[in-house]
Amino acid sequence: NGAKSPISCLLSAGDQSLILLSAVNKAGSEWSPACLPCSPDEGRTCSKAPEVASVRVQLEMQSLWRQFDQLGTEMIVTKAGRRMFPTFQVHISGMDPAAEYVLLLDFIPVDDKRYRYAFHSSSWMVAGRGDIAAPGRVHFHPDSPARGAQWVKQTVSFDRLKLTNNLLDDNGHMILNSMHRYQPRLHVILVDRSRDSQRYAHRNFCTFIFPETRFIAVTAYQNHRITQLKIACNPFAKGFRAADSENR
Amino acid sequence: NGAKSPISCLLSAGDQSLILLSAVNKAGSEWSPACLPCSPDEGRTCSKAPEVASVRVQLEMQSLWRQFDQLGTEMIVTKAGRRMFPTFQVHISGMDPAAEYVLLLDFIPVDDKRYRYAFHSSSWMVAGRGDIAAPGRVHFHPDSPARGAQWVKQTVSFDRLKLTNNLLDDNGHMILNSMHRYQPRLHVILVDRSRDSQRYAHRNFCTFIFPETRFIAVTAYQNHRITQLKIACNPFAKGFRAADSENR
DNA sequence: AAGTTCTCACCTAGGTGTAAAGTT
DNA sequence: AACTTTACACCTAGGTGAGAACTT
Repeated sequence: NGAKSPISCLLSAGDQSLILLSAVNKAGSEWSPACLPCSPDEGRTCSKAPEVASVRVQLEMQSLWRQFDQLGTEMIVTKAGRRMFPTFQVHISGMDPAAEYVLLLDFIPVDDKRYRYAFHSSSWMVAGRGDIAAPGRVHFHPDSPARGAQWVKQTVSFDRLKLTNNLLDDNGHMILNSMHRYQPRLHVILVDRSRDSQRYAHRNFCTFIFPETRFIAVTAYQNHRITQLKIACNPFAKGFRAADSENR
Repeated sequence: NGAKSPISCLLSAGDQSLILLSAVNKAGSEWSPACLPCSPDEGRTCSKAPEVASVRVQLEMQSLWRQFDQLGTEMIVTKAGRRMFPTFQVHISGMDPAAEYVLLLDFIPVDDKRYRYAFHSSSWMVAGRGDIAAPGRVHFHPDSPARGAQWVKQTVSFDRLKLTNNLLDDNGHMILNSMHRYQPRLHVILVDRSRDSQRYAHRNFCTFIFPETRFIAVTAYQNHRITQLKIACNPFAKGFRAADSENR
């Protein structure tokens, strides 16, 4: 993996076939970086199956995500599980209408650090080494598996996904460490029953990362401006909005 | 199909491989009739694949269904779609844990008659020939397809299914004619990607019928006792319950 | 007269941040 | 002092039958 292409190709720990593209294309791009072929590695070409190589993914509510990201997004984790807000939602195109795909979301630690919020400076500080990561879980989109025609037809929403800090959770929620930073990842996987799945697995999926969806997991909001933005935008928090425009 | 076994084996119109067992076993049986092999027909044996032949299905809330059935169950149909109450829920056993199954619910007319409710005698009367049936739809259980291990683990509920009288419905609801009688049917289908699906289709599924789930579709309740039983048992109708035991 | 559609008050079910209490 | 848990008021979202209005 000593590839020196303009777009660096990082391999995530524990899963050598997941390709994590760096943020070269991120600023101003409405579309996520395409799932580019990995550079030749040990004599085998690492190109993607055509049903996967042509897939494009667009993040919904991107401007909202960026508003949060500029403040430093926080996501509540609870024992029972808490939804994300904003919700991870995407619009997909370029799928083979007849092919079957599975959509997965997972969360990788951005670094191995633990954070704390410094109220005097209203900013996040490194507070030491990160805790050991919980066993990695993935969240299947509940519509999986489905045909490409289905996925591209409408917005794909991961609104049922919940975050928890309970290491013993058995509700299938995503287990995260509080006060740690995470990066959501979307995996688009081609269901290919005809080929030798062991041999071709690396060709049949593609990973998309939207840097503006990074967040710090918390058990209570730290940055008051994050709290206010959540209240302003999340319909379920309407009860906490100041009754300004009640005249209309 | 001149089979003269104690359990008569009826074939439903338009789908010669769906086996509809008559009500010989119905009274007192907690379990639905098993999906028995059809009698030999035109020289080919009509036996079921083992993953399907061993499946057993038990109706949940059977005593509630029977309370309604004794009064003559009515189900509301609306333009927007209305849920069923009681809900069609089953407990399944005997599936191959590793095999994949699809679960379907559909509704067949019990007869070709139209009914009307005679208030003076508090009973349903035949009111002429039935209207032409809407194009047949099926309702896939939203968890389909899933492994046998998943299906048998907990109650399988069709609570999201909705009934409509709108012939132009495009929400995927089940279209029924008001004032007509229907019989729900559960189809358990083995997902078999290895065999010649055309040739073996009849071996790969099995149909279960619970006679106590029959009902008449209505746009407004006719029998007042049905209304009262719905109010007494459906949590969403709690607002209409007489506040008798408000002391507790 | 018979059947259908529509609006509504009243529920269930569950997603919010708050503030107090608990934990380390 | 820093962080987590819990109970709670206040929402969204949508499933009920009643009863009036509408249709044929």
